[in-house]
Amino acid sequence: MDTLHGMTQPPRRRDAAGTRQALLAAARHRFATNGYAATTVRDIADEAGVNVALISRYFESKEGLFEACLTGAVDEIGHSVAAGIPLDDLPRIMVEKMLDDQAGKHRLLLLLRTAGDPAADQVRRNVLRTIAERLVASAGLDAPDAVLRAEMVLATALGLVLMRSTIAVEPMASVDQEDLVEPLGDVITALLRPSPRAS
Amino acid sequence: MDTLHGMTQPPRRRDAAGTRQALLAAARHRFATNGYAATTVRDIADEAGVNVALISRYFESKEGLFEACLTGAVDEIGHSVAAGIPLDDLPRIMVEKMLDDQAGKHRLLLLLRTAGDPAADQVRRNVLRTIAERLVASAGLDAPDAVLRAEMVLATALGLVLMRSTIAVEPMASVDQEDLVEPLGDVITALLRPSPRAS
DNA sequence: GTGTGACGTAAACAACCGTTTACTTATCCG
DNA sequence: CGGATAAGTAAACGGTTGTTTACGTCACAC
Repeated sequence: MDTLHGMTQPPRRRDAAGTRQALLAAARHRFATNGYAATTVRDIADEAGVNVALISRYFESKEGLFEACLTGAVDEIGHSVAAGIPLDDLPRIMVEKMLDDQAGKHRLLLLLRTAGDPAADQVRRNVLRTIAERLVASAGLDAPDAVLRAEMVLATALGLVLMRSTIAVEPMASVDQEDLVEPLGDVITALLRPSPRAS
Repeated sequence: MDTLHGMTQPPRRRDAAGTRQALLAAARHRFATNGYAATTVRDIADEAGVNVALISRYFESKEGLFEACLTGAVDEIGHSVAAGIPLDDLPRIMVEKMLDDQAGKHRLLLLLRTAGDPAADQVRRNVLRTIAERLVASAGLDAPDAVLRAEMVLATALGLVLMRSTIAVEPMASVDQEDLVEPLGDVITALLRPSPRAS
């Protein structure tokens, strides 16, 4: 990645696939951090170090570029969240996937960004529903509200990323990610442990 | 299409305070549901049934109108979330405040909308921090990570509103709000109960 | 070498943005 | 009344948006 931000670069070789990836990376970053409407195609092109017209050429439109970002993120999320993870390992894995690198954070944030496209909204709903059902399977639950509870785990994760990055409220934003594992584990246990609620 | 929401009304009297409120209501609705950048001043003016120029007159600018919406929401949140609420009553109160009426939902969503204004971001951080500290006081906690855990409760609440309204993932979106009380109570208990974690 | 097609760019495009100006009209006090 | 002032509006402003067009220029087969 020789052409990121304002860094001066060797005169740029011609490589369609490469610039396509550069545009995708820049768009993921901008869309995730600033949202769809607040991001201009010139912002993305500048960050990728290429001309604006290439967005229309490679992705047809700004909305096409956004959809490419979203489906890419959805694929990566789908691959990294496998079924059959032991419940005890879940909190640490979630914290690592969501907060370890920038990419994981941006993937999650992209799920919250909307471009007004109904198709994109459906993609969003599907991936969250699918992940929730995998969590239910991993926990071995069969209660009628199991999926609802799994989605509440995801709600906690989404809110966590938001408060840590976008909103940046203290102490949540600056605390070591290790300190998030235990409380998140408590939440997961409370929501997904097979029979925690007596009557 | 005389005034609010298209509802026909008496031909609109001249009332500065009234139109100011109409603009505020329309702006809260649009900003909360569509975000700051995706909302145009003409959208807001049309929904309020007044002319665009009045936004600049009464609130100086689009950003001024947004700040007025945000501080208004922050005030109402601050008033409705008192300190000293019994931990057992908290989940039901939170569900009612956040999901009962549209207004509560919009107040929460406004906290997630950003206009690029640093002052607004600070307001956001302050109110979340303050609410978290009130939760700690209500729970009677003094653990070093108490505020962090309280903020995680708020993260769950924010994620819940997002998944129920903006993302609208099933079954979270369509389930009766009563069914959210018990799982939310489990989360609050797991995070805020004075001594749940042995050593 | 050379030309041919893909890659990249600069400039222009119409449409829309937030904001301002110039103007009309209702309301109220004397 | 009647005119002064506040409330509201229509239209235009410069700037920015996403997109397209027209034009260089590098790379590679021959």
